[in-house]
Amino acid sequence: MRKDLKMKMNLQGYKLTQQRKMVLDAFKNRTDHYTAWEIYEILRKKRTNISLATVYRSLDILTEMGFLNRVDIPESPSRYEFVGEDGSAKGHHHHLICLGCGKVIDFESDLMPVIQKLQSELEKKYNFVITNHHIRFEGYCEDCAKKLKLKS
Amino acid sequence: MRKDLKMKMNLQGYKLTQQRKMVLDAFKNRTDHYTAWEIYEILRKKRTNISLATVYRSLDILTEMGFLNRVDIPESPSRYEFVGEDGSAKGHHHHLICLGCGKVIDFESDLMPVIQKLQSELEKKYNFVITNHHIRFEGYCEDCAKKLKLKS
DNA sequence: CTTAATGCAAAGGCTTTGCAGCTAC
DNA sequence: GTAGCTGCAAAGCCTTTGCATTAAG
Repeated sequence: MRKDLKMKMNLQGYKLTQQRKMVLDAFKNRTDHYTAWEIYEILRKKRTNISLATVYRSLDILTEMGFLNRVDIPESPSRYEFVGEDGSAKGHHHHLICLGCGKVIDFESDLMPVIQKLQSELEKKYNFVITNHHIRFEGYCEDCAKKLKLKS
Repeated sequence: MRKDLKMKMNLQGYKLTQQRKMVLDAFKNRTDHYTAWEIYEILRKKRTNISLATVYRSLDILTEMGFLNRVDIPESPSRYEFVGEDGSAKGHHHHLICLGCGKVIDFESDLMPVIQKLQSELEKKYNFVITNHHIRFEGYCEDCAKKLKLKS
């Protein structure tokens, strides 16, 4: 498994460094979505040495490798979620995002077949190479809604 | 119509200034999606005087008023699209986004009923106040795909 | 008149980069 | 050994903000 990981990275011309291992490991046994800064803090609390720049660089590469997935959040730093070392351990899902605090909640849906169909129609119609899609809901979580005095 | 606009803004405690009018007008008779900087340039070419800071502030307010809609683009400045002065002249649609150049293409879909249902389920399940959603496809337009030598 | 909006320049937040020294392979 | 990686600090990019001046209602 570790061997496997190394092999995959080497195949892409990347080295499996201590830092990259640490960043990827930080996601294991965690189910949430983390910013670069949060990963940096998690690792520092473990008394490991890593720079924020390296966290950014590692997140990039691990995302490119398909081990992580980046979630872009309006007016808030990007967050990353663990996908799996085999590229698809975590099932397909979508996101519910709090515009107040940046919290991300995963949810499942059965829209895949419709979306797939739509995707291939769009690729043809607009000559696009589509690499991914998302269905996303945005709003305010209970706490943030209270703070803003929004009626739920 | 102009009167109407002024009234709406005053009701929200906003003044209808020359600059805000100019920014909103820049979207009329245009169908594309523009960054703050692009709007700034469009207005400067017309020999009008406006600062970039004011463009940002105006885009914010006009979006809050519902006249514009902001489209967040990964690793690229936000773009704005015209909705209408009555708040909904432009029909509901979704976006196909080029990760190479930031280009945005609108498309229609008939997913609304499914999405509405999903939204109210999510609001209940997670105690969220959901304010909006999007269905979005990302990838590369013909030109950018060529540059990156992606096979379409 | 009085409150809010503008312009300018400066600062802010997140992210990337240049470069000398250091590791993985 | 040597290509690629790291840490550090500096820079970059988009966006926001403080403040004196100006304009809207």
